[in-house]
Amino acid sequence: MTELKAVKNIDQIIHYAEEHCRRHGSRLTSKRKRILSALISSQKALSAYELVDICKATYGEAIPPMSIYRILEFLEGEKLVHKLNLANKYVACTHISCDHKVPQFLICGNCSEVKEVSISPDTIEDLQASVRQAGFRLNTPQIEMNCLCNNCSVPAV
Amino acid sequence: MTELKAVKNIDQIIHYAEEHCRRHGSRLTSKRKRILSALISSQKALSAYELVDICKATYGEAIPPMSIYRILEFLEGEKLVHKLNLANKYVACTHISCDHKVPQFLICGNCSEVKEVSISPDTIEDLQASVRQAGFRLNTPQIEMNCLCNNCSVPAV
DNA sequence: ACATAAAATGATATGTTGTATCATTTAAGG
DNA sequence: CCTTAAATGATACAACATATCATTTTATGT
Repeated sequence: MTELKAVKNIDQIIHYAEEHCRRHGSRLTSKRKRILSALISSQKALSAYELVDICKATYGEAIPPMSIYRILEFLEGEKLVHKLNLANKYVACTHISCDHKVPQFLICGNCSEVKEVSISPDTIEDLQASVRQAGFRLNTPQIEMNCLCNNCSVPAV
Repeated sequence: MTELKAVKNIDQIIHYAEEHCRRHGSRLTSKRKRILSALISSQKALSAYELVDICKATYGEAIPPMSIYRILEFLEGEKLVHKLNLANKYVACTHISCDHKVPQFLICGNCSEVKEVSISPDTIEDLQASVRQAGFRLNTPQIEMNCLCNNCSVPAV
């Protein structure tokens, strides 16, 4: 079940993202595109500083952390990436072109592999009801669970 | 519904915690007790550095951050406090004397107020099933949701 | 009671993550 | 082009976290 993301899809996703931004009157600049590509290509969630390193290694370009954070903030605003608050890392939205309601992420606490899963609407509704009942309301309507992935849960002995 | 924690319960809870540690062959030292008390008394989740400040302010005692982290780690191990990974803060376990399965926390992203709620076992089971199905397993079996509390969701205009 | 070992805590340094602020560059529109 | 706004760079620093070694405290056997 090790599903490699089909790399040929990246251009397609990027193209969608450009369209998406154009419609919103925002600009998907070359640096923003690079960060987004890096996230799409990555099998795991990446921190801002990891993206700094990747940019340097892959493009030989030194983008300062501040810029990375700003770019991530932009991409998040455009709903092209998700910030995982559990890990303080970022992932490209896996279904970048569809509307989401309450995305659910399983995050490997060891290697940062991420799976975006779908929980039944009923379950989601239960959770939201609990929140409302407590007088709270969801801020980032997103559920993150601290897990261990297949590989990491059976440590090499 | 602003429920102040009955302060008279603190001694009782501390007493339980001491018993608990004795049974485990571990020691609830005076500093550990202080940190635990501070967390029990607090209405909101506290960061390690906030606890440093509280110790200084309340007891005039300068406990270095390193020690606070160690103490928190100890208390977490004894299941007397929970670490909220969403906020990188800590709360005393609200039902310190009962067994928990999968605790669920609503965390106000603005003021760190925390509510520990109970979601129906069915819902929890659904979530866990999703995790298993994805080939992951829960690491910290705990659900945290990024919320806004009653106060903070209606910002003072 | 004392010596010894183990556990807890202190002290210091440093790594990591995130943000504030002001300067500079780049793109958009008249 | 020229002007203005948006994007990015550069620098400094705040907040969070851990590594490491020294010191103190506690438990235990004799």
